[in-house]
Amino acid sequence: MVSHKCVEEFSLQFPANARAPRSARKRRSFKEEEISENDRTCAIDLLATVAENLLSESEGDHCLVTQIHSVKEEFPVEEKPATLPDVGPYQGSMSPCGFSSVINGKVEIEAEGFSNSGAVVLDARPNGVGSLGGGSITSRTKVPSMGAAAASRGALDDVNMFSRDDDENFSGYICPRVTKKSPRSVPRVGDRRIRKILASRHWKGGSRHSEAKSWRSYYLHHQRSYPIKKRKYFEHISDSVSDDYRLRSKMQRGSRTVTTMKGPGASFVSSDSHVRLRIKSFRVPELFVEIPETATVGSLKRMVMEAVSTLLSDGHRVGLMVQGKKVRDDNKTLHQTGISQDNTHLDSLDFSLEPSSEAPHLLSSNPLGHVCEELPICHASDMDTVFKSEHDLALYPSHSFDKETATDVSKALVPAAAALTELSPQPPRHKSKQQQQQQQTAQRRMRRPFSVTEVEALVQAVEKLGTGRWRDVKHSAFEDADHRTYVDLKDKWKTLVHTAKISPQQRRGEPVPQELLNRVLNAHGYWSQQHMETTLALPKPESVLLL
DNA sequence: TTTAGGG
DNA sequence: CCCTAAA
Repeated sequence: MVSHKCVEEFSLQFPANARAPRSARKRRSFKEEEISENDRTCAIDLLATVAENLLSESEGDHCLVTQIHSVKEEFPVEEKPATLPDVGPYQGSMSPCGFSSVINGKVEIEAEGFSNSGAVVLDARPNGVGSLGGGSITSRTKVPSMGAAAASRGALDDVNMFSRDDDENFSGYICPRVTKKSPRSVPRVGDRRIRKILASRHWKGGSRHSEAKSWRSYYLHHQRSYPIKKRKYFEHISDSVSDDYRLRSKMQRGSRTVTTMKGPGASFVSSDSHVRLRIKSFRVPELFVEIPETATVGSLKRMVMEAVSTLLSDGHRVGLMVQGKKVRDDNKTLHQTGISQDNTHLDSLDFSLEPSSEAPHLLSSNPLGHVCEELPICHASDMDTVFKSEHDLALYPSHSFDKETATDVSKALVPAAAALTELSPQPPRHKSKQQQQQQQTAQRRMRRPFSVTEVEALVQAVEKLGTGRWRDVKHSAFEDADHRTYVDLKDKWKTLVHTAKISPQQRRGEPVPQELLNRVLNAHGYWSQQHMETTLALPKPESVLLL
């Protein structure tokens, strides 16, 4: 039989092509992924050691990869955080609006249902791998209970939310990711950052030899190069800490006021209950900055500022969860959502920073906290390019770098710059629906060439699953690569098949090993055949059954 | 939402 | 990568 021959050629067992019903395609359960606390701790210690080594290693390099866990700024309790102290020369010159205006602007724009001015506080822990505490951050939050859009930004009906410093451990505000079924309550913080440190090391190793290649492929390459078992551990870590920067707020009993509202033709009185939220802080995901040792401190600060600004303006939004359930309907009132002063479960209210679109978050850290398919790293050279083009500033000596990368980065950052402009508070103009749609449709995703390792993973998955189950391929091999949709995988396979058929001279981009291309061809042939047989052979047995 | 294909 | 018809 042909198929049998194919199996032999592949030297791997193709599964029976029976496709399980979708209901049967269950996800891996938590128990499968569970790792004992001991193991985890050991591994974390191990990773911490690696992280330390990394620090000492970096001294010999031309470029320092500075991991900025986050940046912490504290706002005075009594003052409105109108400005941030000491943002350096960056403020006002590099960006259309200052940092604080980014925050405020962002918040005000989102004031539709939830105002949160000045509550974005970043928490800085440069290298403290183990320290989880000290997260007490003072912030002031306004949460109008209802009709926030109508409430002016002043402080009409807003309830001033304030928090006090206390000694609560920061980890207490971290709740497990809920998308994976039952939420675990084991708080973990350090492992995620350690993972990233590890990752940065790998990335660095790659860049040393080839500056021209994009860091994306490097990280992926190295990460995927781990043996399966270790990789699984990575995945587990990523699962458990994916919402590192999720925060939990506690609601306190608020004052009850009676408001008279007048409508056209009708008036009514509603008892307008207020709820009080106390938001400890927003943790901003980690940022990575690569900068030459010869760069000035000021330029470093500027890059950090840019990274933070971009993070906050490139499409992140505030997510809300009530008792583990995501609240998606922004039009619901708090009361309808269950956020009322009478609610007895007010402690299970979670906010999170999450990406609101496919907008590239180049300078930000992985917002979903999945396995870092990519580690956004802020290259000095890239920044240079952007600033040159956007602001005609030449603060850095020119760097030579991969043309394609530079282009992509520019493309990626320009929208961010535009976003900054939009957040500028002076003219409170609103985007028309047309403008919004234009922006949405005009958004083209950043180009992300598949690395060899990704191709390898894709080939392997297709060999196993076939060419018609891209959703399964995605989930089996690219579960954590959020930027790879199943359509992307399908498209890549298409081009791979094409690539395999043309002569090596005609191929472009990072060369795919011939061995892989052969497998592509083989698998393509096998599954094509399989398709033919199933489409032709299926009707027969059925007709037999009917007879 | 997922597949399948053309653009 | 995007867009979309079709399932």
